[in-house]
Amino acid sequence: MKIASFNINGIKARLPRLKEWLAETRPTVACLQEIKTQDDGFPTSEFEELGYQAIWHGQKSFNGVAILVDGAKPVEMRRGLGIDGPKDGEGEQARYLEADVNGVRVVNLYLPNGNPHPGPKFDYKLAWMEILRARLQDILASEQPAVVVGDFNVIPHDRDVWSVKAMASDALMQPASRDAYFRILGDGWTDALATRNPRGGVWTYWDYQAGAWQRDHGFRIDHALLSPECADRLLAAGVDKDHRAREKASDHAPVWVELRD
DNA sequence: ATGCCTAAGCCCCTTAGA
Repeated sequence: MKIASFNINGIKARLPRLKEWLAETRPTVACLQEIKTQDDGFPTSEFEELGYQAIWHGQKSFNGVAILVDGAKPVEMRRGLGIDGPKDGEGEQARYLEADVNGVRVVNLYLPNGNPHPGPKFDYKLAWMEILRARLQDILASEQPAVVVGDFNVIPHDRDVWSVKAMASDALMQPASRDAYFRILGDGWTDALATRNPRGGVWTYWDYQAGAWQRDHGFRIDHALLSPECADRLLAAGVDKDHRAREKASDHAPVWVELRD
């Protein structure tokens, strides 16, 4: 089975590109981030026409995650991590959705960006990562095959960014962000893209600004983590880079892993 | 030191993203 993750940056603005990507690459599971719509704005029928059934967790204007499965309904296992946003009284942001698909637990997340650093948004990011870690530990303890995908908003190593200097003060690569990421990996998760590309130089995001795509000024923040049971089944992992080059593209490219059945 | 672009809301300017 093929499990893909795509930060689409707005499901309404991206719908033609998104349908094109589903039709061309046919992932078994497609995890979407930043759908940027309320629950009732989700285009269910557009995906059903392509053979996909979905669950989603929306929110007005920002954030929002969805899980699409080819030919089956995802069995929802958890929605949200129970952590409030950084503003007083705003409640929980739509960043976390978890489902079972063909015996595999699939976690789809959109981790807080954390800029500017330092500040309350950065504190929120770190707090979110600690709660996430606890949840993922419970999943590991269950010893069921599991995959955690999404926009982690963490650049793990210097080899995962086009310019360390340009990004040095960014929340995405602060030591505290990286430490939190590696604490999660240390619990037993395998970073599939890193394993397959040990020398780095693989990007999943290119800014819209300053000609970043044309200059290949990108970095790797979208990840796929595998439980030990899934790491043994890894056949391939990659980035659908060509989809970043298209008209009205997202600023992220899709990432995917292929697991032996 | 800052803007560079894009999406969405309520809508021609602001907030947020990374």
